[in-house]
Amino acid sequence: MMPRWEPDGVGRLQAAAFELFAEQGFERTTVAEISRRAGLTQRTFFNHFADKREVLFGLGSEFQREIVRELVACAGTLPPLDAVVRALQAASDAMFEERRAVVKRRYEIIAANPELQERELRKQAELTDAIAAALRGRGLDPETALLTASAGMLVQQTAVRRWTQPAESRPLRELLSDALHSLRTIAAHATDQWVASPET
Amino acid sequence: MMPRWEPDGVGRLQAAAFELFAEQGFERTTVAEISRRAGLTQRTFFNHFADKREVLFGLGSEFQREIVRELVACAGTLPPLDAVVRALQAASDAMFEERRAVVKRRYEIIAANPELQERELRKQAELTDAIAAALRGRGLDPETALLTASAGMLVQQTAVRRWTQPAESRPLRELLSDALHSLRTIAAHATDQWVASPET
DNA sequence: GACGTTGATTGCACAAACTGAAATCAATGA
DNA sequence: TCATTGATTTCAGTTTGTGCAATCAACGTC
Repeated sequence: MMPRWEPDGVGRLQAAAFELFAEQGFERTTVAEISRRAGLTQRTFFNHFADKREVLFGLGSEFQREIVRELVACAGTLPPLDAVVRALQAASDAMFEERRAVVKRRYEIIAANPELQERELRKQAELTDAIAAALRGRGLDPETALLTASAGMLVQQTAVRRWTQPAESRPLRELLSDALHSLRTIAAHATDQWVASPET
Repeated sequence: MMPRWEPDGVGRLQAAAFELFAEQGFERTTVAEISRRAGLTQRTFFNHFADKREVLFGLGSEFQREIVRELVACAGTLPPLDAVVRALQAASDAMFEERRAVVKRRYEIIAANPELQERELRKQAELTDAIAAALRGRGLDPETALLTASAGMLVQQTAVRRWTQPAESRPLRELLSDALHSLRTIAAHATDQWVASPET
């Protein structure tokens, strides 16, 4: 019946941390403070999160599962990079599109602190690896898989950057298409001869 | 004449840290230990480096200056991405090519520790921004500049990854050309129609 | 040659991030 | 009834990182 503790300790810690980081910044917030607001102890915080940064990155693994799911579900006839961007579009529709405000505030928190930016970059790298693994599962060689996954994530970052800007109001799905188009244009802009190694 | 202290404290700290990280790993090495081996104190370590990770990233800023220098020096007629890869080739020739062994050991140390990987990613992001700034200086709009710089860094990472593998013996310059070619192939592999947004 | 300034280094005291180990105690189920 | 489970707590400890004042050889100036 009556549980021994208030439910959802993890959620309370995440919410408390989000509020405090937004109010007074990441550095000026201590783990003790977060835990106190959530009605828990510092030690409990570290039972749930490996470190102070990690509390902001709960959605990451969900997004990763979603993308990989979409990617393996997607028809194998599509060129790899298109398949990746398709999966990103589907996952973004499912998880980002309706939460623009929250996602944006979260990015502002991260943008305001170098440590958090580092962690964000690491999460993106892990996601890149997961996508590359899925592509290898489709038969791509490891090199191409990783390069394709990286290019896909580059498209994702470009699109999300615009999506979180005040002036922008178009759906993330469209911005992903645009970013892919931009990357293609930049990559195709010249022939290889300019950078060929001299007399190999 | 006789200096008050042994010369090059920074260099001694870097060397001591490099050795200890290689011997026993990053986590199992304390700052006190590094400082002791360098004949200095912990406090002095933190006078020179903002944190424990930073001691491994001294060359980063040099490489950044070198690339930007090459980039602004390079003829403005070249397509942006080609100019970036050209600059990377020049900088790599000047700073990496003859130190393969050291660079490789350094990457092994970084690969063995998540915290160091995060810092490495941050340095790459900073380098990306510096390249983008140089491209804006050439008249590119900010969006394209950042995307081009990111694509260039993707080429760089792909090339360096191969360069540090045991089987590989070709010069980094060539691997950069190859990686650029791979990226172009992947990007060009299909038309945009597949990912166009449905009935906007 | 006296003398003030500079600057790399140090000692000390301290906040905050993390960790390992043992203890608590409602809930659960056999 | 009773052993087990598991989220939470307490506590003691290590390590990272910082602020501040002090040291003292070297250096330039008068």
